[in-house]
Amino acid sequence: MLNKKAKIFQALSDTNRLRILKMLLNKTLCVCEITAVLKLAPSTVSKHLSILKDTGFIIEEKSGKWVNYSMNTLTREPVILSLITLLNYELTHDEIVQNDGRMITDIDRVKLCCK
Amino acid sequence: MLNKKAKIFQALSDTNRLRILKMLLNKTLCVCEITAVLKLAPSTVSKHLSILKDTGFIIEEKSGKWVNYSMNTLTREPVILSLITLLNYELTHDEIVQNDGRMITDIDRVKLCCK
DNA sequence: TTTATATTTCGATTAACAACGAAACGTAAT
DNA sequence: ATTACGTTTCGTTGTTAATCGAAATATAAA
Repeated sequence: MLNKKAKIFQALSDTNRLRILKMLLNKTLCVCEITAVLKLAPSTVSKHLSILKDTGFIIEEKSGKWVNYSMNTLTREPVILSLITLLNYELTHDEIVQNDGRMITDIDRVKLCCK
Repeated sequence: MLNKKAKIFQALSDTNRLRILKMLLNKTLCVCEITAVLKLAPSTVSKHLSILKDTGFIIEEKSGKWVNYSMNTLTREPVILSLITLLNYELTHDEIVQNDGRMITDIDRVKLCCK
């Protein structure tokens, strides 16, 4: 269906969602970790994640209080797989993305999220 | 730049623009031919084409009264090339797209556009 | 030089979207 | 049970985008 393809590309048409995807390509993350990097409201990040989940780019796994998000690398949808591969290559040389990567490796979830 | 990548995906986030791209993958077309297939106002089609041109997917070539649009297959931007290849494959089995293809092969530009 | 035609630009309208805060939900700790 | 915390849902607001028709532009024909 043509509309589904359009929605897939629409999911990639936002810079914050591109940053989220590139972070998830390196590591599984929870909402509050992503919130800390993007400096957005938790509700906004949650909405971005639901869009990426509904289009098939990421999956969620509940673990107690937390919800872990990770790339849907086992998808059987060729479009999604192709686009994940494309993004992984095309976003590596971006300055903002590289900075996000540094921040995310430095973050300790327990220190950051457990107030 | 991250924003430029987002804009590229945004250009693909509209079903009418996806239909235009698939048509141009088969043949060079003018505005009025595309208008006839999509059944939109000429001004709307013109706007869609300018978005696809600005993001680097297509090129225009003026020829008298007409403006011919065609795929920018000679681009040096890897993202654009990858996405053109991806679209060419992913959209082939869509019903609407196949119907567009049939319409466009039947169309005679002179009969259609020269009133 | 008019006239006709293909296309673009402009302005207005309507719909979709990103962002936020407040409130609700679910789970774990006290 | 109550409290605390991570997350989601909901309602609102401001911005962007798709569409159209009317007017402007450019080129060819009469």
